Amino acid sequence: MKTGKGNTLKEHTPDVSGAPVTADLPTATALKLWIELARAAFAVGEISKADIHRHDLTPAEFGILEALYHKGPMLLGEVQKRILVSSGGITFLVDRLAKRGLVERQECPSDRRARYAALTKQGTQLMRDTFPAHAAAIRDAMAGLGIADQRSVTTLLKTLGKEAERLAAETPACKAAMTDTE
Amino acid sequence: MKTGKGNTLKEHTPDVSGAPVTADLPTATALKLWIELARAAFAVGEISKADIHRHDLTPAEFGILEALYHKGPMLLGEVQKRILVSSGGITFLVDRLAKRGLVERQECPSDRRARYAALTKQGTQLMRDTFPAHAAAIRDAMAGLGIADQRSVTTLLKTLGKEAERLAAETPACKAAMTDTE
DNA sequence: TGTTAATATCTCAGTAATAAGAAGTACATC
DNA sequence: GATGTACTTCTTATTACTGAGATATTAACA
Repeated sequence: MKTGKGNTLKEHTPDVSGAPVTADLPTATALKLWIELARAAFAVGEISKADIHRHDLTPAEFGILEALYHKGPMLLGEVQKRILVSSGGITFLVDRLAKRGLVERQECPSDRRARYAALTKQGTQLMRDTFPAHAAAIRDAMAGLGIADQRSVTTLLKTLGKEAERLAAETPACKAAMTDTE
Repeated sequence: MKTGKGNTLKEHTPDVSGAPVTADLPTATALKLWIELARAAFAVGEISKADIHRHDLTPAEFGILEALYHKGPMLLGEVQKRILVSSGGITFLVDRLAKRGLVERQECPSDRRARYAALTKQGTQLMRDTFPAHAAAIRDAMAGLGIADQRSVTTLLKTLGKEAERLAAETPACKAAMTDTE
C-alpha cells in the first residue's frame, strides 16, 4: 500500500523489552481505537483511491467533482472547506480540472473577489457515468459489517469526530492549520 | 488524516437538483459511514500530527520511531509494512532520521541484503520524553466517547478493516500497490 | 471619507512522499 | 555447481500538495 496523506500511524501497543510505557486504561483504550480507526480508514481509502485512479483522477480531484455533482456550483472557498485542502490546493486542483474540461470557473455577481466552480457538461457526464460504480465500491468495502452495525458505528463516529474537530480547533498548533480549511 | 496522503473524500449524500443519483439503502448507508469514518480519522490525525510536529517530525517519521521504541530493532522491510510507506519511502525516512542521530542502520548477520533499523540512545530518549504526552493527546482526541463506546467501536472497526483489507488485497488495482507493502 | 481589518483567490517555492526500476543477495531446483 | 526466480534495499525522477505571502475586493467603524 501507499500511505495516503499523513495517514500513517499504527500500533502503539506498549509491550516489549527495555522501554516501559505502561499507559493507564483510558489511554490504552484510546490508542487501540486510534489504530483501528486509522487502519480501517486507510483500507477503505485504498479501495476508494484504486477506483478513482481508474479514471485518472486523484482523490482530491474526485472530491471536487463529487461535491459539485451533488450540490451544484459552489464558491471555491466552500469546496475547499468541504474537501479539506489548502487554499493553494483548491486553486491548483480546479485549474487542473478546468484544463481537462471537467470544471469551469464562473464569476460571482455579488462579490468580485469570489469565483464559482461548476461542472461542465463533460464533467457532469463523467460523474453520471462513474459515480454509481464508485459508490458500489465503497459499499463493498464496508461489507464487513451489516447495515445495523454500520449505522451504529456511523453514529458513534459522528460524535467522536465532532469532539475531535472541536478539540483540534482550539489546539494552538492545529488552529493555524484548521482556520485555513475550516 | 492524513489520509494522508490521500485522505480526502467527504460527503456523498445524494440530493440536489439536476443530477439524480438515488442510491439503494445499503449503498447510502455505506456512503454515510465512509464520510464519518474519513472525517473522524482526519480530525484525530490532525491532532496527532500537530503534536508530532512540535518535535519537528512527520507522522511517518514518528511512526518509525514508535515502532522501534516498542518492538526494538526491526528490518527495514518490517518497518515498512508496519507504517505503510513505499519501499523508497522507508529508505528516505530512515536516512533522515539517521542524519538527526535518532536512528541507525545495523547489518543483518543472516542476510546481507537486509538492514536493521534501531533507535540510538538519543532516539530512545526522545521517545521516552515525548510518547506519554502524545498518547495523552490521542486519549483526549477520543474523549467524545466513553470507554465502553470506544471499545465497541474498536471491535466493529476491526471487523470492518479486516474485510476491507481482504477486499483490497484481491482488487487488481490495489493488489499491485499492496504487494509492495503487504 | 479614510483607515483598518477581514475575505477570497492566486502565486510560487518547498517538501514529503510515490513509482519504477537498478543492484546486490538469497534460495530452490535441477 | 549453474540457473532462474524472488526478495531487500537503494536511486532517481516525478508528483500532489502545503504554507506563506501577494493581490484584490469587501466590510467595519471612527
